Amino acid sequence: MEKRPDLNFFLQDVLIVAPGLLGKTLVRVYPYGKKEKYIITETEAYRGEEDKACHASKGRTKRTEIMYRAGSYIYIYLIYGMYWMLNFVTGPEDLPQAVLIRCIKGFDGPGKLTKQLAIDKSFNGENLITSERLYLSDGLSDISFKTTTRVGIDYAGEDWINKPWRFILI
DNA sequence: TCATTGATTTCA
DNA sequence: GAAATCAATGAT
Repeated sequence: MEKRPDLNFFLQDVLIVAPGLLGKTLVRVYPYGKKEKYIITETEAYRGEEDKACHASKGRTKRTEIMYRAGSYIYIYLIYGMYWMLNFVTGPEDLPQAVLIRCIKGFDGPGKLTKQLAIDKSFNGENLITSERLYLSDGLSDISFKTTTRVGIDYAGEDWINKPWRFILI
């Protein structure tokens, strides 16, 4: 029996959850019952209103409201009018944090993985603890990873561009 | 290096 | 209302 991480895992700080997701299994259950599993290989952390690269840095809006909720929610948004991004909300309520799932094993890139998993806006607001079609389970027990800077946030300013908040499974 | 693409946000 | 913005990808 697969074991999902419990709520307390997602209530931790995003800088703990983001690397903690590496090597875990992302489970996608399709409407016709087919189940596919993927190992998470790369994540990025977005942390609080102070983080200029975080969507919530401009305050609470209709779009970012979900990041202010407590952990374990799924946050989906569209970028460049073409690609859905998959994020997991972390941390306590009223502290906007989220982990961007950048890569899964076999699909190298956040736009590609959501296309492969047929993830779209309808997943926004679902909960990883209770969802029947997209959730996490235990994966690799012994992993190592490296950190580097985040991608595609040139607008955020040097202090934030240089944060080593991108985590890559080795 | 450039075109694509549309939801969200900002400015009026 | 209209205009600018954008956590990416694939073709050139």
